[in-house]
Amino acid sequence: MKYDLTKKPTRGAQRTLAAFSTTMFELLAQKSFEQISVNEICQLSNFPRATFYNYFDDKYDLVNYCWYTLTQEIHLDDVQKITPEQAMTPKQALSIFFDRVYQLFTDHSQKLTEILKNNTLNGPMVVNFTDYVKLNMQEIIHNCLDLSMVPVPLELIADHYSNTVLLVLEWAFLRRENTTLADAHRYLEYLLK
Amino acid sequence: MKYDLTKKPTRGAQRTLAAFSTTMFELLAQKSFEQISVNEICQLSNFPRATFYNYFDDKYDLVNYCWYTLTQEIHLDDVQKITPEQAMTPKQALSIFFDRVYQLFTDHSQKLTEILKNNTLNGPMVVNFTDYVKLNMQEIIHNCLDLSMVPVPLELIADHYSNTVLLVLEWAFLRRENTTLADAHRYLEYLLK
DNA sequence: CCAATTGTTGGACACTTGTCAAAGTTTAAA
DNA sequence: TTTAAACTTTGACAAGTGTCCAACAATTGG
Repeated sequence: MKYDLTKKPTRGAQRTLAAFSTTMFELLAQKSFEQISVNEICQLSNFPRATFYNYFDDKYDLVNYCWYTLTQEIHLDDVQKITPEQAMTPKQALSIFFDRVYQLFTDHSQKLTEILKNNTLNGPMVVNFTDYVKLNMQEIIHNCLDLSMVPVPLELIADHYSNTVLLVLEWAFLRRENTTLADAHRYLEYLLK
Repeated sequence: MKYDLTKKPTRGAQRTLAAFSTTMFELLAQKSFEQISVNEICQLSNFPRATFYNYFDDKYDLVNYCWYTLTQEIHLDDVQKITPEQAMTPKQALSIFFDRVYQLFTDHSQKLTEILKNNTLNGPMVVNFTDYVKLNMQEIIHNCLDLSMVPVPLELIADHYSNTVLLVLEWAFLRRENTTLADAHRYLEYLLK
């Protein structure tokens, strides 16, 4: 990402960022990510290509920013803050985390299902999103897993747990539309052992 | 893939396929997959671009073929054939499968470590490889999992198991070079519950 | 309200990608 | 060894990518 998201953006920058990301969402509802070109995004957004490249490295970077704006809605940091005092097990913490993301998906379900009509989940489009979610989960796990008594490296477990949560999310929300939250929790319970 | 791998290739086709795939392996040892262009592959292979596109859709397709040639060495089909008679548990079958892939990695360790100097595992380069391995595992799991007594969809379990095997493989072989096979088996045992 | 800073624009650049058709070459089977 | 079928080559094509720069506009602090 060329643009620094830590500093607060000017009005113009906000307009530009918003324009590009809403155009991306519109295009994703129409065609696959691979078929979308930077030229097209710029035409529809009424910005020149040079401006696009002022903000983003490429279209992957933009879609990544799109997921970022979505995930800003769920406050993942909270899960970690609660942890130390209440001495949660990883399973409990991940369950809270799971519910947050599940809620996010529910809130944006029509947008997301439109996107999924034209896009598979395997492509590079969602890689950054899953990486982002995974990173958050791994921090949570590190914070509440007691490192004793486990015959397996901590990071390996963190990877395994976060893979599992992501799998159930994908399954429950994107591959089986009629999976209830209760079902999803049962699956998670079973798979996390 | 443009070229039909089921029919037996002509001498010329074999030469061409081999030239492109060895060039790809050479280039992967020098730079990252993203930095490699089809032009470059063709120059080093002494073939025109049009020939490349006679055989492959793009460079992803070629690297996919490269993994395919490697995996031809381990006979994954065997694992499945043994199954019905001996009534294996998924864990046992996956353990055999794991050993085969582990062996494959050991056989090609210097080639693979060279590639990993320049390439991360997260990129789209290995996605096709992992998908391929995953597909094989899912067949194995379907063949030897008794569908009763499990409160979770079969495909979900298949996904979860194959994710786990891949994670331990990646961990044991590519992220911790000094993990023994015994360690790896212990991790697998623990994570598969 | 006016300058100084900061951001935006348009066009040009060298480069890559994937496709095509016509000409040329190799192959396998008779 | 010949020949029809199959494959490879060539060069050109339209389109996309990411970078750069000089001209231009917008913002905000003084």
